[in-house]
Amino acid sequence: MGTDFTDGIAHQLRRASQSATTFWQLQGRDLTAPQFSVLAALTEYGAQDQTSLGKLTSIDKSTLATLVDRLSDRGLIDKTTDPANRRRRRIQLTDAGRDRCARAYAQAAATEQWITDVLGDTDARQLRTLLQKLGDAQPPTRS
Amino acid sequence: MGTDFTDGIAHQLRRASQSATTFWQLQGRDLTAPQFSVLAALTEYGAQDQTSLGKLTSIDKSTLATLVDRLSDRGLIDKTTDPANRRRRRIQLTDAGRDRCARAYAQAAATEQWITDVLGDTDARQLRTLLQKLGDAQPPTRS
DNA sequence: TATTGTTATACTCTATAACTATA
DNA sequence: TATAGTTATAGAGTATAACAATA
Repeated sequence: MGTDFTDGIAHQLRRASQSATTFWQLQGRDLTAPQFSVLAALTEYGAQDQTSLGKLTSIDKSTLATLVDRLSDRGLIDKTTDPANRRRRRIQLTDAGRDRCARAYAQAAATEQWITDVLGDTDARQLRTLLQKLGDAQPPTRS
Repeated sequence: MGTDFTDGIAHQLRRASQSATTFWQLQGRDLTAPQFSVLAALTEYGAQDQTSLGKLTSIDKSTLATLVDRLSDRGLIDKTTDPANRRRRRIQLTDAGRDRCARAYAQAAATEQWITDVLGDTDARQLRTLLQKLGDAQPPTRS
């Protein structure tokens, strides 16, 4: 008789993540959470090749390829071949992408605020620290 | 110059959740993470109507309807009408569902162990507490 | 041979809106 | 009127495997 799994970290992580995503979507559906994660990573870390971008966002290479295609079709990012290593694609924001991303930061801030309201400042800071530690650990065979 | 969003809770939550899900899938793809969450909730809390099940797992009603249909088609759960309130469906595990879920607990335990290995016992316990607090907060207009 | 990325394929999750049936 | 659940619809995320191009 237990709550072995439903009280566990994995389940609560999925659940909390789903709630945060739902909150995000309630404010606007122009960008999905993964799409904004990609744009924000480009904003905050500059242009990246897809492998690096995948690590920053925890999105696998084939998922990222289709996601990046969609953003490219919408004119929010550019893909150019890296001359130094022609296997690499340099992904960077267009002006339109930069604008769109800047506006979405308000949406992101509201989501962050909701979480902080729920937890309080101290616990929110603590949670952020722990998640960063966990987020940096790539699962065994992820490329 | 910042890492306003990529250092934030929402992004790290999505990222960590994705990593945990990837780890889960590496060990077997017979059940998805949301599917196991539903089966585990039924195991640990007993038969539920769909509204309650949705709250336990943070899955909205239409998503849950299709998910439950899939599990039902596979013979893992039963749906019966609650005689006391014929609007309600009582969702319960079949014997096959109980068996399948029991076997999947090993997969869940391995995932939990991976997280604990990454964080250490103290931080893992702390994270679990914080996530439960956040997971219990339903976003504004979720039914 | 190893790396980077794409494509084909398949399936699930996700959610809104409109709906049925109950209460 | 309100609640419980379904269905139609649409779209995105997810990942495996096979592949091309490059190193």
